[in-house]
Amino acid sequence: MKLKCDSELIKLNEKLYPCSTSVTMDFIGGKWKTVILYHLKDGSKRYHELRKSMPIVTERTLSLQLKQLEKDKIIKRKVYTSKPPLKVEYSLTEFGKTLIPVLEVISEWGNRICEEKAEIVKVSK
Amino acid sequence: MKLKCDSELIKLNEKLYPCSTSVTMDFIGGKWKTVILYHLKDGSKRYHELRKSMPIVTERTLSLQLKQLEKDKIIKRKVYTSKPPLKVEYSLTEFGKTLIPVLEVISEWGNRICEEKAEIVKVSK
DNA sequence: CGGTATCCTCGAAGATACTG
DNA sequence: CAGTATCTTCGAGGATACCG
Repeated sequence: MKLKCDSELIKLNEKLYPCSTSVTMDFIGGKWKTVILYHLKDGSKRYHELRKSMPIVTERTLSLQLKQLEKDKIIKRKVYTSKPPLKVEYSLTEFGKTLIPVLEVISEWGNRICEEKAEIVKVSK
Repeated sequence: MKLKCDSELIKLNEKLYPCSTSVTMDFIGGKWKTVILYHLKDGSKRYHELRKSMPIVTERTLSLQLKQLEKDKIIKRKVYTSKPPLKVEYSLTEFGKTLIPVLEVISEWGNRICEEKAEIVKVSK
């Protein structure tokens, strides 16, 4: 899959992309997807665990992003109970696991920037 | 730089991030930045060359993204002429070059998806 | 417990025309 | 040639309340 000419585009699932990087970014881009995936990369997590790991996301947004990732077959959702209180676990699919090296590299680059200039703060919420 | 507790956030340049991946994504996220950077990774390019490599971006958006990348010190802009017609070249800074491995991995993952399911189309514009 | 529903804000990105 | 100006659209994400 190599674009040979400037007037060529990649077509995947009825969408057009100018470059293979944008295909990846369509799967993991946005404000929260890499964060969710990063938290799932070492094993499955329950909804509320994810919630606690991401103190500044809203429930609605987390829910929407999870659904999107599920639709893209990157994560899977498993329900363990039939009546409330529910137990739901999210984990990476085999396909989703192919993203781990990508997530690692993204995280490491961010870490290097942070080592020099960032500080850690607490959220009161 | 390691978050030890769920109520901790990273603070960098007056912005808050929940995770080191989101720091990186703030630098290279959005619809066009990785595409621009990918085209610059093998050397400098003139404005119009970039333009031609990205047939579906608008001038305005390309211009805004270039400015943002320049502000973040990821790319540099060099002007070679003082009067029109102008000659301007964009290239990665040393800092920007540290992103190359990240871009490669992102591009390779996208490529693997494309190999299986994507096709190449031509834009008429 | 694990979400949805509803409404809203705000900024990224597009369309088009124009300029030093 | 390399942009900027102006106006507009659109959808991601947020706030809040409620539900099975």
